[in-house]
Amino acid sequence: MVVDELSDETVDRLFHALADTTRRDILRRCVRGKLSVSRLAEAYPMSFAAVQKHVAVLERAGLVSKQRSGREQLVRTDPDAVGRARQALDELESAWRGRVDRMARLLAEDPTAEEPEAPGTEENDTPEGPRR
Amino acid sequence: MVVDELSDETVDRLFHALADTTRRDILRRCVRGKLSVSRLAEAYPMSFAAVQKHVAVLERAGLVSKQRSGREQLVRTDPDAVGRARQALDELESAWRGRVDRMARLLAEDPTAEEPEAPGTEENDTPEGPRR
DNA sequence: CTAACGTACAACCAAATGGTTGTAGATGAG
DNA sequence: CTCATCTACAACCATTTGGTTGTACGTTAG
Repeated sequence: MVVDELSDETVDRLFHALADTTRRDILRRCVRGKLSVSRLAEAYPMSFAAVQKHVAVLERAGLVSKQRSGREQLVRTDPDAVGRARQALDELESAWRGRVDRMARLLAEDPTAEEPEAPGTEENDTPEGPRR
Repeated sequence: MVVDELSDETVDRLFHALADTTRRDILRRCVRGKLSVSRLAEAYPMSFAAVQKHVAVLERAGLVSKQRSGREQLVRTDPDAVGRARQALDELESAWRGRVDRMARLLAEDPTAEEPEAPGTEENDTPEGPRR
């Protein structure tokens, strides 16, 4: 696996999905379990549709996947997903912290990872415009 | 340092603050630099007030602190802040992944960290109601 | 002192968010 | 077949968010 660079939109969706207590709770519940959406919904003081939307947000962020089983839709947390969130933090942090220690972790868990060129290119006032 | 448990609101604010490209960019810019808000604002295709609001969001999340210097307000990223985000992920992940490997990392970077009691308390269907 | 600068904050607006209810389509149980 | 269940999705609503402009205030430069 080559640890692709995460796009801004991807990171936006990732962190936004994690920025809600209910959604984080859903993640915890669905690591093992593969709960159906309606089963999940029983656990929260809100409507089925609301939980359905939360699951959709998690799904768009790639934190969760759904698997049809009969008339039920089983929700399952992607165990690697939190790893991608961690990668997003690593990429943020790599802008200042040594890089090397983080690089070490990356290389440790994936020997085929390519090294992201040397730092030193520290232009700090490029007025490029982020979206929105 | 004792690695206090992060409250739900804290984690909400943390991830929400990170879920925006502009804000993440501000974080990268202000690690070294301590840019003033107006200096920062020059870098983005939006008004000064808008950037001011982004900084406020980062500040409420504890990712950034402001330090008055004459008539300028210097913004500085808290280097430990990303560590707290990482801790939030750890606490999420600890619900399933072994705990031990993550614990190892925590202990490695801070020998005084206390261990957060044994697992095994895996109640997975408590219908407690998250806020909002 | 005066003017320019940097900041703070209020008021306003459009769009997104998080929630609701209602309707309709599949699927499994009896 | 019929009915209950699970899901999907649209429509709607209140609040928040991310942006704007305008005004006011403290501080530094000249």
